[in-house]
Amino acid sequence: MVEKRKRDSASDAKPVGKKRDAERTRLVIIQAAREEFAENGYDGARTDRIAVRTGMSKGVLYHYFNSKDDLFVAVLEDIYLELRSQNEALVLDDFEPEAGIRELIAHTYNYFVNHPEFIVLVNSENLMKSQHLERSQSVRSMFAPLSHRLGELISRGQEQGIFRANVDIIELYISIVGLGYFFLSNRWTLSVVFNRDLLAEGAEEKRLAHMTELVLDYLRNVKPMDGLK
Amino acid sequence: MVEKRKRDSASDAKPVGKKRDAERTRLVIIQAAREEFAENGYDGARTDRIAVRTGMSKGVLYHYFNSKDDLFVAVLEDIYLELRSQNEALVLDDFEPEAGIRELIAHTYNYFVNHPEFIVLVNSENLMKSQHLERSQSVRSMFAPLSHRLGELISRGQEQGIFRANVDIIELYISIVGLGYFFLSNRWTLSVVFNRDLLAEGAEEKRLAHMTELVLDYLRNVKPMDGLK
Amino acid sequence: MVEKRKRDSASDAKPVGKKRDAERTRLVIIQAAREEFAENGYDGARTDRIAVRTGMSKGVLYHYFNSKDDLFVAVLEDIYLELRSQNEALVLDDFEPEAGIRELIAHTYNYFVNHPEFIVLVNSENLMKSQHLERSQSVRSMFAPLSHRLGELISRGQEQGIFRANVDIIELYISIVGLGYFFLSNRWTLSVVFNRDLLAEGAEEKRLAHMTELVLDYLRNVKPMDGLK
Amino acid sequence: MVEKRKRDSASDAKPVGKKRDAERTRLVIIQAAREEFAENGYDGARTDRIAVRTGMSKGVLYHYFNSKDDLFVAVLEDIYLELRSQNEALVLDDFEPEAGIRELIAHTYNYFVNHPEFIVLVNSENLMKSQHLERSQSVRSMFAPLSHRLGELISRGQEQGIFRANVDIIELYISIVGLGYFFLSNRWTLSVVFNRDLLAEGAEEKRLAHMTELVLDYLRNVKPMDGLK
DNA sequence: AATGAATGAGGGTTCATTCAT
DNA sequence: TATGAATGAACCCTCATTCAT
Repeated sequence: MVEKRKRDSASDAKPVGKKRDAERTRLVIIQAAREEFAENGYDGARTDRIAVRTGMSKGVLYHYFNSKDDLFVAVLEDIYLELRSQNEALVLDDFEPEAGIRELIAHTYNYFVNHPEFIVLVNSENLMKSQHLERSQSVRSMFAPLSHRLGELISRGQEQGIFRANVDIIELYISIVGLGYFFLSNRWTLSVVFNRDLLAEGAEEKRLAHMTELVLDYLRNVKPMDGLK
Repeated sequence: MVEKRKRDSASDAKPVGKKRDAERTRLVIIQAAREEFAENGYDGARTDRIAVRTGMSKGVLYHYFNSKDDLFVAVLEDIYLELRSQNEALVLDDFEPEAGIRELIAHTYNYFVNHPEFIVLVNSENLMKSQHLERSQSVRSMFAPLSHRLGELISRGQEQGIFRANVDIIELYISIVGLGYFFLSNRWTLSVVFNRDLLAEGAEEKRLAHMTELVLDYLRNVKPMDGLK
Repeated sequence: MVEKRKRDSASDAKPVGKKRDAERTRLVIIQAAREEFAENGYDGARTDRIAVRTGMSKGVLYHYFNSKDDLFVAVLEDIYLELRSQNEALVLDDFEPEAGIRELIAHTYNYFVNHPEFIVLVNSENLMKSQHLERSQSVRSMFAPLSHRLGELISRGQEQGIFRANVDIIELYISIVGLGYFFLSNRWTLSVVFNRDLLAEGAEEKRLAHMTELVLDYLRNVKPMDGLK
Repeated sequence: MVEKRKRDSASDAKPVGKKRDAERTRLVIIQAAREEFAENGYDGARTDRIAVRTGMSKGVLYHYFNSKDDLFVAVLEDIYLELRSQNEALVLDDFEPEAGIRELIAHTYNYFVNHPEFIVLVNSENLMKSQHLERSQSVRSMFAPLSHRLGELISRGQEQGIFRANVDIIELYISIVGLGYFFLSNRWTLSVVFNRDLLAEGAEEKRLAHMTELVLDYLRNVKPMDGLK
């Protein structure tokens, strides 16, 4: 977890005390809340259990955050920030267009695989029609930089004549995300209705391969009249 | 609602009796519960409000269903049954392969557009790792017939040389569903992070067009060596 | 207590069952709440203790009343109604003017003596600047009939030449109430600052005698020029 | 505020030290607590808000006072002391008997008008049956000097033949206080039940005039046989 | 002396469920 | 069969007080 990096520097003057460290406590609470919200959704989460996870008393939650709602906002901001910082670690400029797309798909997918909390948190927020995210300044337009970089990658591919024209970047990005997200989010019901164990070993990798092929075939589909449209 | 059509005909052979009222009451409750669960998710739903929606007392709920959980199972079964009956109304055999795929994509997507409850209900169930659906006999393998028919459609396309080889039917179907489902389910948070109003007029149609192109380009991508694998 | 008269009639058809009697339960709750609020004030009162006093579970309070506030409104309405019904039992017309005033003073004072809850309840409400009473329709102008009757009594005395002119009825009534209310309300601190035990036997009667003399001397103070003003 | 005048003079003999700051901090806390208790009563008051009012941290409160209760005792002592010092500023000896009574009534009443906190504080303490005042040495018998001086005033009036005999000084003083206190304390509920705005401009002065007349008419009521009793 | 983070008992309120009628 | 009063565990949150720093 990102938070764990705190106080790693050996030159830190203060002793590594566990108590009375406000910033550290804030992070401990957000981490505990993330887990609880991720396991149970917003309505299913219990402030009592969040407190237990922190190892502190319940009152502390309200010392740092005013309400369950405010805490949920903080958790959402934290995890979106984390996702963005992971996205920024991916330098698409270094890749050839097709390889760049492969990287982006895999990178995005793997974030969800490694952070299953993200999916539950975001589903919860959509159930509530984004009422918490609306209150957050830090999340609005957060994905603009990434979609810009995706646009540049597509442009390079188009200039090289290997990618099709007429690509709506945001629709494309939603597809890239959705193809993995939906699978990971809905594995349980899908396993029942298709009678195929999508939680089994190998299922995740298989999905990634399929997704990648789907998106690349779409992009590579250069038609003679593309330049004319 | 689909359920309301049941048993309306006056020429029904059976005598009018209590059985029938009981069946009708069951449906009224399921309908009320579907709405409540759809608006609030499982944990956010309130049995009081379900009772109010039925116009009957709360005790009736417990007379017909033993618990909130059992009622949720009934609601899930009901809506999956509804989806299947809609799917069965779609006769893919009548179409040329490509047109058939277009029909299937549009039909599936439109069901979600017209039944937004489905998404919330299914997301809730996935949050709970399918614990209710596991108890249901009627839902298991429910989508086997449809994926079989999709397989036949793909085969026809392959035989005609217009569809690629090596298509995993279930992966493909999950993609067809997921490309629309994810968009419809996550419109609220996506609107925030991309700063684009995905709830605006026209956004739904635009999505369908993109999805259709994506899937068809994948399927049409016939390579010279396809036959050798 | 007034409520206790319920179900006294021998001809009551239904068996005197203790349970499942909504109207009775409402009264039980109001009575319990009156006691709790009277002993502790609004802020000091505990819904838990009210529940214990009713002998029922806490949830019942909220089945009948929506909140502590609403319950307090109901208690205020109930006790003001009780006071008014006691006031209406006092037929001032039957008395000579002076005797009528004596009756009114004693009657009012004795109500407070016998219902010490009234004072705490009303003090609590004044601390909160009447925010609950403002929401009540039944209490507004409740004392208009009584002040009207007091006005008639004064008029009779004035016509007989034994009462002074220029009497503001409401100011007078506030004095009649206040002279007793203040003593009864503030006995504890007054006992300390004057070092006289105002809770001792006989103190209440002594107060009543003093009050009565004070008011009557004021009213009887007929001056030669009263008729000219 | 009265307290602020303390220790302002630069010619103070004692050296400027920590003692003085401590004393000043005590007064700041008492002042803040007085406001908080006055606005919300004892149970409604919050130690957090008192701390905010002082501009200092909550720990300081507990450094100077051991508990909310102890702080309340200090506030009560402070305000009673203030009332007494105001009373002592009133030299009744300078007045003719009737004018002296007028002065006393107006002076007492005006203190309450200008210090509405007093009423809430004292009502709170009576709700708790004087449990805090019992612990205070400084308040016990605090009003003995004043009632002594009132007694002397009455005596002078009796000797001059203008005041009646048989006056219980304490009952009289309670009436003088109560006639104003009750009105000021209960204005909010009285306004509702009489449907007359007692918080309006002019209502306070009207009350004072009525009260004064009431008390003086009682005192002036010299009867022929007064000397014989 | 002063801070403010932390405590924990308990505050008002909610809610799935039961049960007398 | 149907009602809705009653239950009681639990929910989110508050608050006087303590204590490490």
